[in-house]
Amino acid sequence: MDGDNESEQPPARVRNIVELARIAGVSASTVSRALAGNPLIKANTRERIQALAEKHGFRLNQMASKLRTRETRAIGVVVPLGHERRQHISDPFFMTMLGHLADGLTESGYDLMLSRVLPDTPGWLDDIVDSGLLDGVLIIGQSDQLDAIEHVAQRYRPLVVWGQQTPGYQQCTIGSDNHAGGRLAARHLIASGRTRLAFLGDIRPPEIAARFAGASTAVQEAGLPALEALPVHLSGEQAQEDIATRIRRIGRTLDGIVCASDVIAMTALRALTDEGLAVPQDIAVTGFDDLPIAAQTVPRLTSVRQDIAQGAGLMIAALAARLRGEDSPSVQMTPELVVRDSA
Amino acid sequence: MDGDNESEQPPARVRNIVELARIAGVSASTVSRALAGNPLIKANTRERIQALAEKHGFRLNQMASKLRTRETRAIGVVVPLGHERRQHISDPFFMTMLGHLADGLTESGYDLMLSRVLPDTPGWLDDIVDSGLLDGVLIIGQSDQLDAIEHVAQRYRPLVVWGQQTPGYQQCTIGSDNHAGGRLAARHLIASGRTRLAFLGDIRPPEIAARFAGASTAVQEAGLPALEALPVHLSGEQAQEDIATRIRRIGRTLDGIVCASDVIAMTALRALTDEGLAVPQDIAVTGFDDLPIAAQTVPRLTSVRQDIAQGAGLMIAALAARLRGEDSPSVQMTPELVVRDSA
DNA sequence: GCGGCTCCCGCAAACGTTCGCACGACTATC
DNA sequence: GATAGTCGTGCGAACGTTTGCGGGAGCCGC
Repeated sequence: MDGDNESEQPPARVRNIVELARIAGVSASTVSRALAGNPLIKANTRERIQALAEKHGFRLNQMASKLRTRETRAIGVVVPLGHERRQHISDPFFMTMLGHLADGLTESGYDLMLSRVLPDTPGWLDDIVDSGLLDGVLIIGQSDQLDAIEHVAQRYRPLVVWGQQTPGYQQCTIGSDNHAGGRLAARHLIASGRTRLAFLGDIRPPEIAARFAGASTAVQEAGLPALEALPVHLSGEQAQEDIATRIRRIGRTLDGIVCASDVIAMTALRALTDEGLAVPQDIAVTGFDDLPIAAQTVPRLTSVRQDIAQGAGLMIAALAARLRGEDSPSVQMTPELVVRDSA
Repeated sequence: MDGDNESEQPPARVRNIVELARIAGVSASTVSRALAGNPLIKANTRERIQALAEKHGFRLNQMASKLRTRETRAIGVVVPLGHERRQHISDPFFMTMLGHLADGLTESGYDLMLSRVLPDTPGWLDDIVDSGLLDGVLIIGQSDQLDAIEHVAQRYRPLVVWGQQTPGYQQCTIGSDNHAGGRLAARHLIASGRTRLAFLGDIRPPEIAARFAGASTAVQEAGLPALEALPVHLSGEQAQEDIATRIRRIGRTLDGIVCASDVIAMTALRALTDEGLAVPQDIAVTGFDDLPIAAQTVPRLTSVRQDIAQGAGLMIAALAARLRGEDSPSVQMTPELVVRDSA
């Protein structure tokens, strides 16, 4: 460790267990057990071998180890980009979720394998779950792949999905009650006297569809004309363009916008300002997600809060249960409206 | 595929190549070659076996395959959280970078293994590169681990780092010219008549240190009093608190702030507004990174642009070269000041 | 001095692939 | 009809671990 020249010329790196066994004058099995801390091996040989491994910079080949034990200790996190043909994972919500999942999985001693996948081949999810590389899979967002996911979920247990729970589907889904969230947002706008509302966002993903449905319900309950959905891309430069165009075209005919996400809301805020419309005086805007940036915008965004950290925790817990062979039910988290300045 | 009851009762799933070989009435080697599309196998047996595999839902076990071929086709992406003890990857910059890396790696047919690591054990990086799971490693941000990284880089070639190139260090570093960027920002403030400047951000990571140094240079060149660095956390709720406190305490004594990142700048914007200070009239603010949100804030953020997509591309290209055994030099990208409304 | 016990350790068979080599069958050549 | 050449397939040894089982060495008690 602190020798003078033994650290100058480090000993040849050892590549496998048998080499180290030869050096230690024992068998490969003994080395394997020693490194695993197996108490079958006498304490001092064990330490001697561990020291030797350290000295030669030896580390077990995980690939071989995992093959042998049939346990990979790795979880796949997949983001299907079905409805978003832009080849990019950019939505801050997904990214934040990913961050939390990374935290939680690392803590539980799992590696995280990230798959951004354009689901155009039929067996895309089978390719992932049957790769032999993963103990389980987490899917962030159902995109337009509800059925494809369901098909695999029928036979592959350690699969947990972030998204919208849908009647008739068995997949273990963790997510907010998007319908309630959408309703919450719209009711808030209506309660403050807004009557000419619109919904901004692509309603193809089930999560968003539910938000839209919730908002529509509120609008209907208030006896207002049916809510219109204005599809825009979820993110990217394209989205900015879309949103700006929408706002320019019909912004002045509205007095309230329910946005499908905070990112869309932020962009809308910007576009409205450019158009000379004051928020919330001329038009009120609500977001969805309550990302940290929602509190930083000017004006601050009123948003439907999804507790991402909790969501990530629930996903990991559900997956852990399934890995233990237990069954874990879907969970719908109750969203909460955070009222700030934009509505 | 479209048969009536053959899809009702799907054939038993085949778990390995020898089972499929028995069904096909051939040897395991033939199956292996057939699935690999090896032309050595007669065309119609090849197709017959492929069809059989499809029918039984068989997929090669990647773990075994990778062990045998000693090629993993997986790249590790690691985010060291040395200076940020908050156990979370939240910085949008990192996240965006990660998204682009995911895109690029997927395109090149590589899997991405994400490691968020708290580097408190000495061999943390060795554990990763010697795991036998990865063909190469990308590090996003040097944190306070410059030396640890360097030590591994000396012996492990397929390693590319996003960060600040530092004299005397051999690691292949891709990054912006942070010094130039910091200088650019400060000069812009000075050119618009600002004289009482400060730098907002934790200057321990080398990237940030260079930005600070660049800004200091500009300040010095203008003959102004030495620039002070106000350390704050990079992100999270802690950061908001930090920044608000800083602003409250000394905001009124300043007329320009060079921020270490856009996120910090956004939060500063918010805090300044709360304090009743007008941006840019009372005080000018510059960001760094030019994330998409920089264009969405009110007022729009003047920021030093880093082309993240290009950066990700360069990292992947450099890694690819190293995987081919070629040598790839470090690259410093020239940053560009994007002037908007905040300064 | 012999049986039985405990304590360590080694042997060898897996895990599921890939690939060099050898080998059988079949056509073409003289 | 024997020989060379081609084509397609099978045999078996790797890749680097883990682990059930068996067995040798040492100790104890009778």
